[in-house]
Amino acid sequence: MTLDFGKFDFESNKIFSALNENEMALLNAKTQPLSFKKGSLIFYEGGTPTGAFLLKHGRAKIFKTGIAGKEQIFYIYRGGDLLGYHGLLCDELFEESCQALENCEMDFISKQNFYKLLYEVPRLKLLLIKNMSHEFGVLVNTITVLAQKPLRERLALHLVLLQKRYEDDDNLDGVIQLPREDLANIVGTARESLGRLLKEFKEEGLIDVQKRDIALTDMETLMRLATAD
Amino acid sequence: MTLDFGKFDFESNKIFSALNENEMALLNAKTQPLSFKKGSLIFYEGGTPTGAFLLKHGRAKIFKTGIAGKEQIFYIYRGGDLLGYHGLLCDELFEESCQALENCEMDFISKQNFYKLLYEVPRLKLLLIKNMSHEFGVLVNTITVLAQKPLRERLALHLVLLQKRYEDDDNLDGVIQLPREDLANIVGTARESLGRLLKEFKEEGLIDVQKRDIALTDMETLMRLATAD
DNA sequence: CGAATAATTGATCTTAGTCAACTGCTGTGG
DNA sequence: CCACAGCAGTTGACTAAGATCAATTATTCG
Repeated sequence: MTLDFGKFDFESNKIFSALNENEMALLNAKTQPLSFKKGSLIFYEGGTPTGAFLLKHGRAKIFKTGIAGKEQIFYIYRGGDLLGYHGLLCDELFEESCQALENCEMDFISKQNFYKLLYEVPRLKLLLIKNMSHEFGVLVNTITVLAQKPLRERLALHLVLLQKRYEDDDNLDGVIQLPREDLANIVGTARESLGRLLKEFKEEGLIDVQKRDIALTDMETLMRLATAD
Repeated sequence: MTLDFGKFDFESNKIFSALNENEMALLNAKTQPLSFKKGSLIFYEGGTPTGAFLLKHGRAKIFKTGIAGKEQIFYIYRGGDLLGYHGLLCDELFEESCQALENCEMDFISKQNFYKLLYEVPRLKLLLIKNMSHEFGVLVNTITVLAQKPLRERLALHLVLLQKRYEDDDNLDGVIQLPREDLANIVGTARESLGRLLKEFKEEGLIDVQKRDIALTDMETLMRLATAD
């Protein structure tokens, strides 16, 4: 398997970052600020989409509630990402839930305004198309990894990806700060199995663990593990 | 888990079916017929997309080659479906491979002509957006099922879905005709495990097996199994 | 400070994967 | 038309990766 690593390391959902000043002004005229406290639900599977959310600051998880309430997390959003547009654009109920992992600052765009913006900024449609067709490849990759890679390699892969998601001005090293349960639900395993494996990684000098914080100390090996055939 | 069953039972990729006569004429002026014999590759992961394929007749599998060459199959395409447009639209290499399961008749649309068509039929962009945002929900569902459902339930689910994919004029009952290995690679298991489970299903009267052909005989129970929490 | 929540640890169990041998089917060439 | 080579499918025995259960210890937060 030539695991196209680049495909994982994506900066999707920063759809609006390609807009110029004029276009941004058109966008900004249509949004209203919205705050979510850590832990609060931004939208919920089964709910009716009323608009999309532009995440300005903070992190949020997108997930689906599976068997016995166990969450399967697909992505950790951060500043710059657009959230909740899938359900909006296909006129269906939300398929996924989204919850704030930290206090979040958002700009809300109502459905009506979103479509107005698509009309005023036609190339936004192409940006969406490009983003979603890229996203397809990412999800397809996720499925293959989940179906075929053993836990150890999945964990290595996700640690590398998450580090990228956590890198920012307040966290230059990309220290991963997630409850164990969430990390388990990203990797696709049980809390206990994740814990044991984290201990192993620590003992092997691959990571450094401080309570909830995970820092990657041997990127080289982790990358090799993650992309091992 | 409220498994949104409808989400699976989708008729995605029939993107062009919404076009009217005029629009169809514009499309037809841009395509050229192409035949693929059973077993031949239509496109391959890592290859450069040169256009999209409108499948007229026959079935094809879309998959990714994983560890030790094991394929992970995502979808079985059939007549009416559009193939290979993701890589084309995000200007990346193909992330997936596509292979004819039967002799296939296609209409090929070159990249240039595809974009020309998007220009001539602007609402096609919205149709693509709608389709792909729907598809997101489907893939997200697939991931959750794969990560959380036991094999027995996954098999039941995929049998129900595949039956729909196989229903057509030549096969009113939707008898599933796939090599065991392909079926295993859809469900996400090993050939041997699949075989054993098929035998169980047969003994429980859920399915009828004739060589390679699988007919569903107890839809009720299969559905219940597939959507069991 | 103490209750509630999260993480760790150990023991055990289960599912499904792997390995290996065997059977049967298919299609090709003598 | 049959033999046989080459796949595809089946079966059984064994193994291992992870899940689950249960108990304990840390952390967090009101």
